[in-house]
Amino acid sequence: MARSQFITTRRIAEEAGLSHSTVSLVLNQRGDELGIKPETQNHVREIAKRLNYTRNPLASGLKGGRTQTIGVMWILGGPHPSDEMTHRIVRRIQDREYVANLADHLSQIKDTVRILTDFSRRRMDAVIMQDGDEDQLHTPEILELLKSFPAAVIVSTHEWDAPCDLIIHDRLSAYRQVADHFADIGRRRPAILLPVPGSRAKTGAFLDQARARGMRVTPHSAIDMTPRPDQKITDASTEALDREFPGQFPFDCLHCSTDEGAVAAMSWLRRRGIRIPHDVAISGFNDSQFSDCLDPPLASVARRDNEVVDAIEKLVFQRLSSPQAPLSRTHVAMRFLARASAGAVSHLNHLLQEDVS
Amino acid sequence: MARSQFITTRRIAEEAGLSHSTVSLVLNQRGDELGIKPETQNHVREIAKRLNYTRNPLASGLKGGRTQTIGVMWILGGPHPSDEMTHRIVRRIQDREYVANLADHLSQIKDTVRILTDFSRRRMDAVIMQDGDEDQLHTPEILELLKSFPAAVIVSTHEWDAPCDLIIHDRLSAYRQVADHFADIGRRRPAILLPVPGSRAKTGAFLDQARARGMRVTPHSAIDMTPRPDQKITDASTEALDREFPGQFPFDCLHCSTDEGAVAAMSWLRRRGIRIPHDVAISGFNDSQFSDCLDPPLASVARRDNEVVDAIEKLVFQRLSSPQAPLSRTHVAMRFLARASAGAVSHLNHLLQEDVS
DNA sequence: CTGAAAGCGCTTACAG
DNA sequence: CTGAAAGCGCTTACAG
Repeated sequence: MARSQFITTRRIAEEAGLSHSTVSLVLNQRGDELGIKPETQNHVREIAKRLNYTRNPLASGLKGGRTQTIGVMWILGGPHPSDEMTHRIVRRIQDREYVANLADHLSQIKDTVRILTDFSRRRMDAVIMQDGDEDQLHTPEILELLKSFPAAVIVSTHEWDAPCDLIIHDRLSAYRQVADHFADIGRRRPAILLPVPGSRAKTGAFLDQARARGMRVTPHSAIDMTPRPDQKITDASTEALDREFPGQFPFDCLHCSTDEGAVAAMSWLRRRGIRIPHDVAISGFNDSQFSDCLDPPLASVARRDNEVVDAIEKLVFQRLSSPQAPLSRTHVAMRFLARASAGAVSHLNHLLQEDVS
Repeated sequence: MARSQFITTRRIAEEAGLSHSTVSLVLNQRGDELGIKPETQNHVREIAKRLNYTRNPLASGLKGGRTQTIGVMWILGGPHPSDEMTHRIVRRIQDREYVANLADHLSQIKDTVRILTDFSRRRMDAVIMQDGDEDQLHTPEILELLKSFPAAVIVSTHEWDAPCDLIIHDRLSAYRQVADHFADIGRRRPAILLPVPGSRAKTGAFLDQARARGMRVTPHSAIDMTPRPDQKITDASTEALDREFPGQFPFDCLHCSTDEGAVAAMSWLRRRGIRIPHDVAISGFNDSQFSDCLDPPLASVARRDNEVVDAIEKLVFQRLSSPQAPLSRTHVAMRFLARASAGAVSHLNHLLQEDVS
């Protein structure tokens, strides 16, 4: 198939005996507004359907119309659930007959600006962006750029005054829930394993809550496992534990910011003859598929990504059809799932279990 | 920032005192061919750089030029390594200052045609497609569409006469390696756990090799764990084992088409007092991060996705710069990694380990 | 109620 | 060696 013979408005206009501008107007739902006869409108739509017309997004965008294109800016190369998230978003976009542009961002804020500028210039109809804990997006330049899109949705870890629709995907309350759980079952010496730089909020949420519950927090409670480039989370975690604890492991509970980190920690502890959860209670994060098949089953945190994806889809397409609607705020909180690795199973768990996706 | 004031060729032409067509020619590297004075060319390029010019992809595409856009058609929603794969591809595309369009496909061949048509009409510079075992892409319509792109790369499980560059990402030889390994350590009763419909090739590779090595293959050796929509692989695997083996588990080795399935199987066997690998040797697939932290460490298959991504990038951009070069074929074979869950560690393993990404 | 015209920002023959 | 002109397929005032 040569790339040329797609159906154009001009072609429809010929068939209908009208001008191509009338066809364009009708096809953009502006017929009623301009008082074009219903028969004429129907005739045009009928021909368009019969010839299988779809608007050329390049031409439409160039002239200021819609491009049926949505940009998704996400942190690619995070842990698996984040990978899956982008795919779910892409499929929703595709189901609506839009095309999804995926881009990695937030690794360098310079890139974010460059990509967003490019997306704007490509006249994407909407942009969906992931925001981190560090308020990287709160620059005048980015906020201004965001306004250039007919629709924009930010998925953030916390609430702020974004000039667009905002979904707050809260993870910090889950960090507090884990600390509460460890306190509830009588643990006193908490630790948390995560990439410390860039995780101030998470570390704080967990350790502050632990402290509030009377646990003994020490400077060693935050264990840094920042991976080197291309290093696996599991290897980085094992390395960190080897480095920090050549002798004794001085904690009785350990929360890890990923299930992969938790698996590595469990394996590391086991090799030292430490029993889980008897000696050390463990929790992971993200409720990975493999978590409840481990021995013991790994406690974790359910992200509720499905709810987030539902909200994204709803907000984007509502905004595209009602540009003037007031900005919206949607909250989705992640939830701790107690399992055997974290000691006694919380009585809350089966209550929560139900609405976990 | 309003969407209007991007730099145009006209703007550069004004600064340079030339016509915008001359500017366009120079910027598209056609200056030498048309004998435009080197000084003029340099002047134009200098201004373009100073004003931070980038070509409007919408306008360029509409007129038949490049759009700096690459479509990626992949099976989204597969197991994790597949998720990660798309992200790696996207990042390579982004590093080259192209934009990546991601689409799910192969679930329905109708969608594949629709998406490919849309990508063609959007005048994407290249398309990168995943192909399955079932030759779904071998229709005249799709082959014809593929030719409409300046560059196209197919990543297939097997070699065929695709009218574009082809990467053969072979998994079947790894299935045979697993069977060989089980035979080498003296196992006689093999089973394989996977979604049987649509896995004829995999099942055949494993069981035929097992048979060739004198193992006792039975009709029950292929255990079907096809997940229901939205069902997790782990749950589907557990369910399948419950359903097929209410009594005894009559095998002494089990290969699973994913690590998630293997984890579920290990957990299921353990609950029945079956020892791994003593009673049943187990292997998974994809060499997931968590695999070698399990107890016992899970044998698996390394996909060598890095090599595939390298090949994709190389082929796409070579093709874009040399449209006339002969079609290429690149082979990347996945490799079995013996670990404790699969019984005695193969002497081959540390040889293989090295070039595993 | 509908059509003729301009123009989005490029690319590409065609003139000179 | 360079410019004037046409046109990709739309959208959108503007006329009538």
